[in-house]
Amino acid sequence: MKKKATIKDIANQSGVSTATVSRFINQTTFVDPETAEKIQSVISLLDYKPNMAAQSLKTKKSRSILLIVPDISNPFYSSMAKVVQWRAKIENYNITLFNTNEDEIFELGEEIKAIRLAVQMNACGIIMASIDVKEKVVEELQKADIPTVVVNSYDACAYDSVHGKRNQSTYLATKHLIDYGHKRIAYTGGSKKSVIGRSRQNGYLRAMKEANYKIEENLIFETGFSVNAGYEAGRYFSGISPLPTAICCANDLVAMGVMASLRDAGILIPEQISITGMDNISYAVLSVPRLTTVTNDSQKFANVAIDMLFERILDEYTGVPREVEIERELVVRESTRKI
Amino acid sequence: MKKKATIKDIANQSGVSTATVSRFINQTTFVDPETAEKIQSVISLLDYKPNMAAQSLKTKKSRSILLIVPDISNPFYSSMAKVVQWRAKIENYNITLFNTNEDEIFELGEEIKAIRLAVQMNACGIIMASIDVKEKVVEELQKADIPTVVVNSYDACAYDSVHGKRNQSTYLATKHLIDYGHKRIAYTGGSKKSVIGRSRQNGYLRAMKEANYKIEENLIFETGFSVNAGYEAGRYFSGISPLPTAICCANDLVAMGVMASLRDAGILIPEQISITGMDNISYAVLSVPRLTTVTNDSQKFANVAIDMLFERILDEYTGVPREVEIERELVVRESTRKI
DNA sequence: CCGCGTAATGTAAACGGTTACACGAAAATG
DNA sequence: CATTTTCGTGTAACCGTTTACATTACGCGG
Repeated sequence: MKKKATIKDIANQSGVSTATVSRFINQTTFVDPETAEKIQSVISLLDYKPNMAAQSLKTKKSRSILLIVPDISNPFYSSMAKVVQWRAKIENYNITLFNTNEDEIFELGEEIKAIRLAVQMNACGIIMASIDVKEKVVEELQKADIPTVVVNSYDACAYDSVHGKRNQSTYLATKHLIDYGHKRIAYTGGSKKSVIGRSRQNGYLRAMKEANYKIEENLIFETGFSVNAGYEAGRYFSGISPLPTAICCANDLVAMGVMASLRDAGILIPEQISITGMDNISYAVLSVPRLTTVTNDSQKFANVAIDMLFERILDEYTGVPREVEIERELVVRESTRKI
Repeated sequence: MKKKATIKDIANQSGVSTATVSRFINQTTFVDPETAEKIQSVISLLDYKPNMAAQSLKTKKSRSILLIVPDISNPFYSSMAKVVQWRAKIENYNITLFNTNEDEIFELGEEIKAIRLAVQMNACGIIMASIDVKEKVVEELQKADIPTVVVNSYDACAYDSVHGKRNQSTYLATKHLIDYGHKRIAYTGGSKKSVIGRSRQNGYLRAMKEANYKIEENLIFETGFSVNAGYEAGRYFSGISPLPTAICCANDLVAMGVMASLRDAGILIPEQISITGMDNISYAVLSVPRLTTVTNDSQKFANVAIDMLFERILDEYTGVPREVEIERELVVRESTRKI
C-alpha cells in the first residue's frame, strides 16, 4: 500500500513551498498561473487529497454539520435529512448523522452525547431536530458554542429555531373533527415528556376545551410516535365500548398504525371512526382511506434550518435568535366524515 | 468564549506530562491510581474532551464510518441507516451520511465523490449501499484502501458484500403471479443502468421465460424507484388496452405509487389488476389492499454489513471477500388474486 | 553494595496542513 | 532615478494528540 501523498510531496515535486500549494488549493492568494498549472498537474498525478483532520486541527473548522434526529426511519426526518445532506453537499459540507432513538430508549443522555460529539469533532454547526430540548441540553449547547438551529421545539429561545406554527397541528385536526360533528374524540401519540408530545396533545386539549367538550381520560392513550405505537393504540381503542367516533393522532405514522389495527378489528374507517394524522408524509395520500392530516413540510423545515445555519456559520447573521414558524394547513381526505 | 481545554491544560493542572494524560485516557499503560484520580478530577473540572481532529491526524484513524445510500428517504435505506448508526454508536464510532440521490440525478460521479470524502476524512470503513457499483467506483475504492462492505450489489466481488439471494426478489413475485394464472404480466421500476434495476428486471424476465410467456415490450415501463415513479408508471399502464392483468413492481414504493395511480383511474386492485412489490417495507402491510411482496429485511442487511465491516476494521478477519446472501420470501397478501 | 530489571513517567518528534511574517523583484509613484 | 507598493513566494511556528525512546526510582538477587 503506497503512502498517501501529502502537501509536502506536492510541494517538492512541483518545486514550490507547501505554503504556495496550500494557497493554490484554497484560492486564498493569487498564484502565478504557470506555477498553478504545475501544481495542479502534480496534484492530479499523485492523486492528492488534502487531509481533513489536519485542516480541521489547524483551522478549528471541520466542514461538517451534525444532524441530530429522534428517528431517521420516520419519513419526516429522513426526508429532512435528504435535503439537509443535499444542501450541505452543495456548499461542500458533509453531515454526520446522530439518531437519538427517542422513541425506543427514552434517555435524555443521547442528546448530550450528540452535542459532545459535535464539539469533539469541531462541527461547524448543529441541526437539532430531536424531539426534546431540555434545560440540560441547552446548557450543553451553551458550552459547545457551535452555531445551532433547533427544529420542532417551541421553547429553545436561545437558538435559531424553526417549527410549525403554534396551535395548529393537532388543534386544526381536532377542530376539523369537531366541525364534522364529533363529540367523543380520542387522542393518541407520544408522551408528554417530549416537546412534540406535549404540543400535540395540547393542541387536542385546547380544541376540546374551546368546544366545551369534556375530556375523558380513557380516551387519551399515550404511546410513541411510530406505526407500532399506533397499532397498539388502535388495539386499545377498539376494546373501548362504546367506541369513540374519532381519533386524533399525534402523527401520520401513528394514524397509519391505528388504521391498520382498527381494520384488523373489523372496524370501518371512516364509517365507524374518523381518523386524523399530522405531518402529511408522502404515505398519507397512499393510505386507504386517504388520511386526513395537517401538513408539516419537512423539506421546508430542512431548507429553512439549513439556510439559517449557514448564515450563522458564515457570520452573515449574528443577531438575536430567530424563530420561524412554518404555516400548516389541514388536508381533508377520506379518513374523516361528518357525523 | 473560553478556549477549550487541551491535553496540555490537563497535564499542567494535574502536574504530569501530556503523555501520562494520554495514556490514562486511552488506557494504554497502567498509571498510578493516585495520579489517575488526580487527572480524572482535572478532566471533569475543565470539562475536557479530546480533539478528534488531532487524534485522527496522529493515528490516521477517525472512528467514523461513511454510509453511502442512494436515497435516505426510502424506508429500506433509512431503516438500514438507523441500525447502522445504532451499532456504530455502541462501538463508539460515528457515521457520516452520504446520499447519492441516484434516483434524481443519475450521475455516477456522486459515488466517486463519496469515496474521495472517505479518504479525506480518514474514514475507518465504508458501507456502500448505493444502487450501482461500476468499474470506476471499484477502482476508486481500490485506491482508497478502506475496509468496505457493499450492500445490494451482485458483482462487487472484490469486497465483502451482502445482498438478497440471487434470483429471488422479482422472480418470486412474478412466479407467484404466474402460479395465480396471470399471463399478461407487466413490469415497472428503475432503469437497467443500475445493478438493482437490472437484477429486478431480470428476475421478472427469467420467470416469464421459464413459463414460456411472451414478453411484450410495451408492458415494460422503465422509471425510477420512488412512489412518484410508480405513480407515473400506473398512469402509463392504465392507458393500455387491454389492461395487463398484473404488474410486477421493482420495489414497494413503486408498487404503492402504481396502486395510487390505478385507484385514481378507477381501476380495482386486485379485481382488475394484481400488484406485487418488493422489499416488504413497513408500509406494505398498511396499504389497502395489503401489498403482496417479497421480504428484504433491511435491518438484517444492516446488521450483517456492520458485522463484517467491524471484523475488517478490527482486523479480526483478513481473508478473502465474503458474500452473504439474505434469504427472501414471498409474502402473499391481498393485492394479488387468482385469475 | 553493585548491577539490573521493572514500573511509572517524562521528553520531544512526529502527523499534515495553514498562515503570520519576511523577503526579493518588479511595478508604480513622484 | 529614488522610493514606495505590490506581487508572488518562502520560512517556520503552530494546531492537539500519540508514542518511541529516555529517564528516574525502586526492589531484589548475588
